[in-house]
Amino acid sequence: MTLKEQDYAQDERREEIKRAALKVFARKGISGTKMSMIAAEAGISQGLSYRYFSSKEELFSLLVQEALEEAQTAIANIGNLPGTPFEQLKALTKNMLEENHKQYFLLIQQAHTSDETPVKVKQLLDQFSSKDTIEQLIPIFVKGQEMGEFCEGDPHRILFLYLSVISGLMIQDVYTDENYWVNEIDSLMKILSK
Amino acid sequence: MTLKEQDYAQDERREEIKRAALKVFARKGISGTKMSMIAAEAGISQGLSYRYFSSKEELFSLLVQEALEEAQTAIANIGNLPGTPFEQLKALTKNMLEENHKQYFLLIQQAHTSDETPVKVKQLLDQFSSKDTIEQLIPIFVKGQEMGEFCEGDPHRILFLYLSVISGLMIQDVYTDENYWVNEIDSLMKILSK
DNA sequence: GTCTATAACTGGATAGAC
DNA sequence: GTCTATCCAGTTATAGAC
Repeated sequence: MTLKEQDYAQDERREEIKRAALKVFARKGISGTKMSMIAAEAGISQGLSYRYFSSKEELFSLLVQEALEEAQTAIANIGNLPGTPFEQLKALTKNMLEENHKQYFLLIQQAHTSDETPVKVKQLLDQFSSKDTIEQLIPIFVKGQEMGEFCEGDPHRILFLYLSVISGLMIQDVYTDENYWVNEIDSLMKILSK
Repeated sequence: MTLKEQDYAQDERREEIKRAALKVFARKGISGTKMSMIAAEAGISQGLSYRYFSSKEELFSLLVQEALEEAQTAIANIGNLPGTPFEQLKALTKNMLEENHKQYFLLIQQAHTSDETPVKVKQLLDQFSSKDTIEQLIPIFVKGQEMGEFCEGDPHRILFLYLSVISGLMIQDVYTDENYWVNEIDSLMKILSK
């Protein structure tokens, strides 16, 4: 095996552990997740995880950071999507509820609500707070209001409610069928419409 | 102190511990809650809790049972409330979101989503499943549909979505202001309307 | 009745064998 | 590289002092 191939194999293992950890953390939160669960999910021994990550906390923090970046870009891109503001928000909703991103959003939720969350992560969360998320959506929502697609009222308040509803569903989504709520997007968006 | 008074004092202490435990369990779930936290919340030593409840599990189970009964009666009574079906569902929503019951609903949620939940409790949950809850609301919803107050569509599906939204909000409610969502009931009920 | 001390156990993290 | 054995800290539950 050449040096390059070795590095590749190491990286792959790291990603494997990260995938496993994301899956478990998203469902169980940081204290509900045991290193043995992550190891089992990744198909390795418990001790080996520590050759790739120095602690459970480090692993958790890294994943939250990636999740925040992922969520951030999804939201930043919304303005570039085709269609009316209504269609743009609908696309964002769908994106959030779909399997892949769901785990990231859940992880962020876990980080937000647990108090075992490391201080380092708390600081990250403050940086990318949901206030900023909403701030980015406001121009689109206001445009939709002017076009008569959305209901009247304080954009910040309405978007906060809407995003809370979505993440509330995601939390529970884990225990119902995959992507179940995606079929309910039209009903959910009635919160935003006239 | 007479015998009667002693019994009363004992009962009071039991209730004190139960109140404390409900508060902590609702926020942190069964494994996130340490007996020391409950004891601190109740203002007693950790060891003393075990003079009143034989285990953490027993305490948790008892509380879930009471929560289920509480939720059950709240729902069973809805038909007797004054007003149209719309007003009845609105009253139920408000009731669910208000502080007192919120803790009970949160506890049930914790019991539902955690897998450290004792088998005994899992069985209880199956008995009072949310399917039955919805079943009880269907007649009212159908009546509202006939009166033109609610949107068309499968009552079971719509009510399931609605209740999921409400409990999703409750889970997060703990971390925002008390009773914040109560002010948003009208927006939420747009999910049910035409 | 209530507290403090402690036994038994669980889980995070390290060390050493292969 | 990976696993098994082990250390140490924190938790449940009990026992014994006041």
